[in-house]
Amino acid sequence: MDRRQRKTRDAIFKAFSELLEKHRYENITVQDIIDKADVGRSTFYSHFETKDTLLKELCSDIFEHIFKGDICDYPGETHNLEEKLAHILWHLKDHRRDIIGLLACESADIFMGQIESYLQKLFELHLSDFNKDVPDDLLLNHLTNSFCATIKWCVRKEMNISPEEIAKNYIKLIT
Amino acid sequence: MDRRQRKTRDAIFKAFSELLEKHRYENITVQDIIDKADVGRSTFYSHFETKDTLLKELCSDIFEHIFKGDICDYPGETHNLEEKLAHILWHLKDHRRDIIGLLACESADIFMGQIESYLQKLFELHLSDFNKDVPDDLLLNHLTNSFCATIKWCVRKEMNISPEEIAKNYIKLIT
DNA sequence: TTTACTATTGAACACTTTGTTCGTTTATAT
DNA sequence: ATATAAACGAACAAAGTGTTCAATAGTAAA
Repeated sequence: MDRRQRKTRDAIFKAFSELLEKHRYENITVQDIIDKADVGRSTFYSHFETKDTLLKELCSDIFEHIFKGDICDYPGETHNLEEKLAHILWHLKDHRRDIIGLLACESADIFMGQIESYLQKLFELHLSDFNKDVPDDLLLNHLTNSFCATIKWCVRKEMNISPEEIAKNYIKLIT
Repeated sequence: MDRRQRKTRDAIFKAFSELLEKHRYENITVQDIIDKADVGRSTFYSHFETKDTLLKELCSDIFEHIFKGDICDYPGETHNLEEKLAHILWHLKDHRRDIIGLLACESADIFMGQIESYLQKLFELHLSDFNKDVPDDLLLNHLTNSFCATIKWCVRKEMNISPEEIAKNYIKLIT
């Protein structure tokens, strides 16, 4: 990839990420982003179709990194659910800045929608760990959503609780 | 209230509600609403400051009706949590049409935000029913959010499960 | 260094939506 | 019948979106 392209792309991501620290997604305009990234208007649109595309790509970057390989693909691993969840929470902590901006607003839908679909795959592997007499999809929905809610809660708490402890608390809640 | 005002207000609510059946909130324009309601542009804005105001008032109408009096205000009642929740679900069923449109999109934030604040009050009264060794606010967050998630789930299921059964399942999930 | 290629630029543009203004018309209550 | 208040709608300014295009400048490879 051309160095110019890389630079532009990075500048846009960086600007977007910084804006998300202070402003709600829907209040950030494309103009804000290109001003901060210091790139031309047409350049922005040659990289991203719309502002939403940019948001989705940012989310994808985060989640593909977190959920790659070792969490979902090898169910026969030695890690139990709690360990896996703690691992996810550690990674999320790295992206704390972005996430705060992403959760504070309507973009939360896009963010949460993506992470939910990853989490569902994970929890499907562990459904049999739970012995609740309710429909499977309701249980799956409950586990996924509760973990998302726990993530939101600990973001609000400014993440000064260790991921291990959060994962432990979460397991207590759902069992 | 002047009959004309009432008529206009009702027409706008009705149009909005109908549009929500088919379209996501953010894709509905004020123009769509006034076209369908068949009222003048300035008339709309003399009734509602913005589209968001309209949404909030619609939500308030729904929730104030559901949560009035008997659910939250008299903790010393004979109804237990499960019965109260079933009662809420019955009322929500009446508003199924609106809710489908409200949950399918970003307006869910406003809708869910409002219902959460009502539910929190309710669950606070029942916190001691649960014996989980986690921070109180995490537990409260969990109970509230899980119930919201259950509502969403049963809206997706087109609500062809009885509120009593849903409430029962919910209680199973959280205990 | 030269050359061919490709990304960036920014001004200009058409378009959509929002929210306001104001003079006119019409319905309401009494 | 009349005073009052609501509805009307055209016109407006402002903000934002996404596109186009000719000019400019950076890059990779010979």
